Amino acid sequence: MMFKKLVLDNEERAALNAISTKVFKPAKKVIFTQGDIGRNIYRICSGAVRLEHQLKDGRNQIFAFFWPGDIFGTVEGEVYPSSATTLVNTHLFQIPYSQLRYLIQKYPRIQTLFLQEALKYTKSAEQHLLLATYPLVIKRLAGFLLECCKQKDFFDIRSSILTLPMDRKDIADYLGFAPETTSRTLKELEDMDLIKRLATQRILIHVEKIRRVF
Amino acid sequence: MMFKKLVLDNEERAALNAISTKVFKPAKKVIFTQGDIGRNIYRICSGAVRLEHQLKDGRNQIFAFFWPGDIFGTVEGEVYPSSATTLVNTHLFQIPYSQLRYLIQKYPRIQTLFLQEALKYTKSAEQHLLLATYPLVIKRLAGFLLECCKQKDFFDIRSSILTLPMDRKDIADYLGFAPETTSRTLKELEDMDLIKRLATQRILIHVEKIRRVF
DNA sequence: CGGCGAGTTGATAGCTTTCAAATGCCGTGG
DNA sequence: CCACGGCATTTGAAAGCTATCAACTCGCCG
Repeated sequence: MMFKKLVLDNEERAALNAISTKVFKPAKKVIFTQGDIGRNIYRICSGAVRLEHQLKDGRNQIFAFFWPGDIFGTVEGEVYPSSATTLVNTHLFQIPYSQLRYLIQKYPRIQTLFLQEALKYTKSAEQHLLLATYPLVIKRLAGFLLECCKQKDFFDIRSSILTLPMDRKDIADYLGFAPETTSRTLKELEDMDLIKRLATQRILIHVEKIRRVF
Repeated sequence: MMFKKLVLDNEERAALNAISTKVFKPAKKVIFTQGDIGRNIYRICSGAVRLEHQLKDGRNQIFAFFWPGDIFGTVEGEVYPSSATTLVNTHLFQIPYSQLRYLIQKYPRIQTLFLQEALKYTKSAEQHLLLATYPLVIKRLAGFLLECCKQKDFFDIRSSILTLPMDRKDIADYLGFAPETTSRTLKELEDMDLIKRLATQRILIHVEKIRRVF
């Protein structure tokens, strides 16, 4: 990246903390809705969130899943272009734009921090596109599971067990297929002995085996 | 957007121009290759460029088409993560990262300019994802043509004629289907009287009709 | 005018969606 | 604590789309 990795100093960090509010949202609760005036930006403390866009034809495309540490809630022309919903119980830092804009005037490097976060999101959007356009759904799903395994809060490396925070429809809406296809393809991966469904949300992942196949 | 629209002042603009080189690339020429060390960032003066990513399995996914005014050539960890190729004869401004980094220290707002450009790219990546995941290819292609019609250099509003700078395979690689499907679906749109193929690259577009159908 | 590559068209195979039904899971209320 | 109800998930079968492979046409350039 052309921009040096930015680390805030103590003063900047304290100023940012001063305008942040820690909020708790239970699972499956809307944080903001597409079209709402964008008043806050959020950072995930713990939990997980989905960012989704409703289309006129009824389709619901999930743009991203956000994990601990991720920042979300950017606006376009004053409003949120998509909706954000918690997948599980989630703790968030909530930062009002009104105060953030003010803070940025005093500490310009804070703006760079948020812009860097946007670049990180861009990279993940490209990765998402690659996944969602694989001709075979089994490859999309396999790649998706591998992505999820990067999340330490949800993948236990010792046991290789992934605890999915999203349901089958969420996965389908992210990867661009029907909810039934999620089930069928998970079964196919299980038949290939690449995963084992322990419970609906708990899946044993043979990471290296999957990597070898795809 | 949380960040105010940035406009460079004359001094900043002059400094940027001072390190820019105007270069010409004929059609179908590689500007940089995926994996190359990223030495320059580019801004399109005239023409059009595709950004594509080669996958291990042989698939070639086009991430974006760039048009006059667009900036491209961001790097990840020193190297270009994808390749850029001209579609037609193209004039570019070439800016060396080495000098740009130096310039940014003197004019920090220039960094913000490039970061804003990155945000613009993010938005287009989301739009791309929406297009490429429509269940029906006809809707993908119709949406794609409408997007192309926003480019004043390639769409003549008076005659409603779009001059496509890319070939059928490029469209297929962008929207995630086979090259043959591009042809078949263009024919389908023509049968529906939504477009008329005047020549391979020249297409009469009934913009409003298409909008009504989709 | 000839030749090559891009584009188009046709037929079939393969994959995913859709619609329907069955099963399983979980929270609620008794 | 257990039974019930509702919803998510799974599974099945048929229909619909798109990819693939192959042949053919067209346009451009030498």
